[in-house]
Amino acid sequence: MVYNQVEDLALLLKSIAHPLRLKILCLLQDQELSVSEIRVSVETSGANITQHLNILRNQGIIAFRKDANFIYNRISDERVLELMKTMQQLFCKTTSHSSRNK
Amino acid sequence: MVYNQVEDLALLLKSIAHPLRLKILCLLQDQELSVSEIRVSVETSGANITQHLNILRNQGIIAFRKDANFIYNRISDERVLELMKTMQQLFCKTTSHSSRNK
DNA sequence: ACACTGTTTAATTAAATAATGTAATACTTA
DNA sequence: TAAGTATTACATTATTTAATTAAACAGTGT
Repeated sequence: MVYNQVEDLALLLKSIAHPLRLKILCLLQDQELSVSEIRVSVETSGANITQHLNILRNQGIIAFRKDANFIYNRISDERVLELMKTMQQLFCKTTSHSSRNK
Repeated sequence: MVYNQVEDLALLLKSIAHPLRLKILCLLQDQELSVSEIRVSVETSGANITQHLNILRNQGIIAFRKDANFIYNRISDERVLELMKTMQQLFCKTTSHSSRNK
């Protein structure tokens, strides 16, 4: 899949442009996490997490694997990983290196 | 202004995550354009253009200068310019270099 | 089978966003 | 000042998005 059209890129950005989903992507940048681990980190209900995860899944941004009754999520689109990195460099340059503030 | 919080970055992304506004930013990447020039390029009403330009202005993404009865707009946030460049590299790598398709 | 945890689905509601039309303002030139 | 162009403000409607709740489903261990 190639996002060569403006419309597609806008859709991708829209799916990222929500505080909760952005936090999820931050968390998943360097690790795989279960739904409940994510839920604890972003502090919301399970139903709400699923809703947002589905938005990211439907955009093809994250993928998951099942293990027992856990579902582990990861970022599956390398370009989004690159984009996250760039955005952190551009917009999160603080005094130290606080990239994990909830 | 520093976007070091996830919420602020989400707001910034949200203001970019619309086909029409993304087109506007593409057009303004390497040039300054009047409102009417933008309106012609993205093909919508003047009222609609103003609405979207205001969203970008309120986010501090674009600035403008008046000259006669024209208002010339430009991208005023260097980081957004960098972000646009990165996004084009990541998501707009097509056969040739079609970055101006409406 | 039962209880338990983790995850999803569906339905409802509230809130935010976008497009449109119309009127108003500002500036330019004659 | 009048006419014309450029831009903005306001109001309305339709659409989309987000949070919440309750219920359902799936896997695990006893």
